[in-house]
Amino acid sequence: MVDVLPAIRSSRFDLPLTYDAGDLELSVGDVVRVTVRNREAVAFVVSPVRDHPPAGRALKPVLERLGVARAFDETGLHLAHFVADRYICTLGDALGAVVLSGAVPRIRETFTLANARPEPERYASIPPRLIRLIWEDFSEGFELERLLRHPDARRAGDRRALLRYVQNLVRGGDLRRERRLNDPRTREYRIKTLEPGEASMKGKKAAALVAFVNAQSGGMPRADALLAGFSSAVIARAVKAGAVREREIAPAVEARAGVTRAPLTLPPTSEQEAALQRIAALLEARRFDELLLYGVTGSGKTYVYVEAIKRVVRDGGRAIVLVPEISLTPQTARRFEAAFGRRVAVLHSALSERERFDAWQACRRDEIDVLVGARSAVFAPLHDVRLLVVDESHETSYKQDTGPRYHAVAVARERMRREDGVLLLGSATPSVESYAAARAGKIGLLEMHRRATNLPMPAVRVVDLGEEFESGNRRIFSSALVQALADRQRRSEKSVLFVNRRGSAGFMLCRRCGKVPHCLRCSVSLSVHRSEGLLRCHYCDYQTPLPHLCQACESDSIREFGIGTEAVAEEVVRLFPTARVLRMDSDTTTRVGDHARILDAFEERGDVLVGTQMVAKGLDYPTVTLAAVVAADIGLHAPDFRAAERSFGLIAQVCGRSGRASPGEAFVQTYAPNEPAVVYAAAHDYPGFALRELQDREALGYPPARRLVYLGVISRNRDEALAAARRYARMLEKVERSEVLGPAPYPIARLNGEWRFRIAVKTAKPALVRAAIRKDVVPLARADRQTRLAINVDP
DNA sequence: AGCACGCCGACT
DNA sequence: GTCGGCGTGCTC
Repeated sequence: MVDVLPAIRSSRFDLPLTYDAGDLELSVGDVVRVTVRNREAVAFVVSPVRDHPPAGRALKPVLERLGVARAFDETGLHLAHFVADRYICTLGDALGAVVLSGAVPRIRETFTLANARPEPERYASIPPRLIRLIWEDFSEGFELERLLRHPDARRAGDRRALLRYVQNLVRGGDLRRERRLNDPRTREYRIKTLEPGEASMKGKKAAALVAFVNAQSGGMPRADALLAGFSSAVIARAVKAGAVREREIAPAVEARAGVTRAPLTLPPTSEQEAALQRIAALLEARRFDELLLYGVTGSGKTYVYVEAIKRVVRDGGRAIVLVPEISLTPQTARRFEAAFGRRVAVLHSALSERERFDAWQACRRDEIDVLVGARSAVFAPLHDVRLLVVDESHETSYKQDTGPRYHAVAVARERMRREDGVLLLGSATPSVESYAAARAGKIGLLEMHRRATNLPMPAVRVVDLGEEFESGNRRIFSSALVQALADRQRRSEKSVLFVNRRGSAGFMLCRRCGKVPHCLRCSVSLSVHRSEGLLRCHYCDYQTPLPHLCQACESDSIREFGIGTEAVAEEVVRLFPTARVLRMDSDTTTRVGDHARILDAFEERGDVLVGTQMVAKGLDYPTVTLAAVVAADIGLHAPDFRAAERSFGLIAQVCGRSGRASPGEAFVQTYAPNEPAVVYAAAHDYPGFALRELQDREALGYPPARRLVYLGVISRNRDEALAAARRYARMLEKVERSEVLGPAPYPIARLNGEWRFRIAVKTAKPALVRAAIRKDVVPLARADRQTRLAINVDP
């Protein structure tokens, strides 16, 4: 007898089903084939033995154990249970985060002709052209999706209708339905590598690619070239011309040895030594412990990680390093590859599903000692993990924002608790929650205040834009910043300009009637993208041409308001026509590798880099001596209790980009020069900021003083959503030591045509709130097909 | 999720 | 009458 869970992600189905295992030896995570409701389904074993069969029911047998690797191990299942419990979701949803989708075989449904073409009269409701289409163009059989994509089929009806027509043909005996498992067993796994070729090629891109490939000894994975910013088109062209050779090899002989650049080796600072000793002592104890490594930008945290991991590996243990996706650059990867060679696996976004799966398999087979990856690497099937490092642990990207809204740090903590390991959180601007825990002595605190290069932090100048405006300067840059930029131009030094908004501007506003163009489906203003001549919604990507007349009053006095990366870049070019300006935001970095490519271009031949959040991260170029926050106010006033913390972090990070190798300078332009986030960031005083922010949070009952749960109710129908939200709010009011706020509209009240209301619960008893939601709210919400629930625990 | 079931209104 | 729209309930 086994309990299995159908391999579907559903928030409405959460029932482990019991089957008769027969003679099969099954263990947790095995993938099996079963029949559910007379249909075949793929399912995961979640509990291999069960003493008592469910009452009054004959068990169906497990049909087969599929010959694929286990989808998860005991650790993975434990963490899935943890996620389901803590974040209030179904086990299926939680497993969706744990299991790699490439590891699960899918059932494919195909239809084949069973008879000669039927007379159209037999199926009065089916358009005759559809029958003709199937028997002529799809006579060799088809998958439903393929039929649905055919334009003629689309003309015959929408998805629902077509589904019904096909079903009718099956019932009438004219089509045969077959369910087949696409079995990964039949595919042999090979990876593509690139090697230097003989032919030469003209063209800048191609030359760069050839140089990149030549720099590696032996072959290099093709994925590495993609990650470095070479498009598959460039690679294909170079292969065709013979400038590089492409080979397919089995992963066991994958060439990983090629390390291009030896990492910077400085003697460790006394602070680094001290941190390492503390970590070593905790590792020695072999029990759960948590440490915050607070080290200013440039203090050499990565060195500490690498040395601590070396120690773990030497003692026979393993380690996981979580990094924000954005900083998973080839440089990061190289740093660890240089230290651990083939025993390290790096899970980055350029890997295919299959390559990811292979890395997991390598973990499972104990071929890997160190795994470096983004958020989901915390679930990897690595054994005996004694150290789990979370780099830039304050990053919001560790919190998954869809599906099960888990926080990778919370999962990492649970994992280390279970495995008696050490959790090491590193940051230059820790979350105030973890800093508070460290100050209170609940977790250890390691501090590194000096940069590894021993250079001072850059002098930060706060520019009051209000004053600037008074004195008649209405341009984007203050005169002081223009002066500083001019200095860099003269000295051929590099500058980084941070703007918290992409596109060319904020929004458009009619100066006559005050009308601002809004997205039709989301309650946000549309953003101006001048170079494309478009207004775009930054949430659903709705696009419309830039208007010349106001839609409301038809006057021509509509103008752009606010600034974005595009406008800032244009202004730099206007001021310094010879400056080589690069722009980096989600408009310019759409493909994998764009990020790294722009950074490389900036390092080689750029003067000014203009960008959004991305420029604040993963950028470590010694030649930058000027960093500026162009408008600190955007974000400072966001309707979110973490707005100040985020602003502080961004300002501090931007300033930290400057003066890594030679003394630098930083600017913060703002209308609010007295905001604590600005004042403390300019003074490089994180502890001062954190203590003040903690007082504010304490006063208002925000984390860490109290815990927070958001309960969102979403529906196409505004009244339904609001009514349901009110019902749920009343239910939660009964929970002791908790305060229910709302329902109130989300900061973005309407998204993709759906209305969204939110209840916020501040609580001293999060377990009681979770229990109440699970017991009272979730069953109601599951029954209600009109509305959707979006639960966010510890947002 | 995905599907059968069953109830109700609109057409051959 | 039957077809197909949609709400409801269930899956070992």
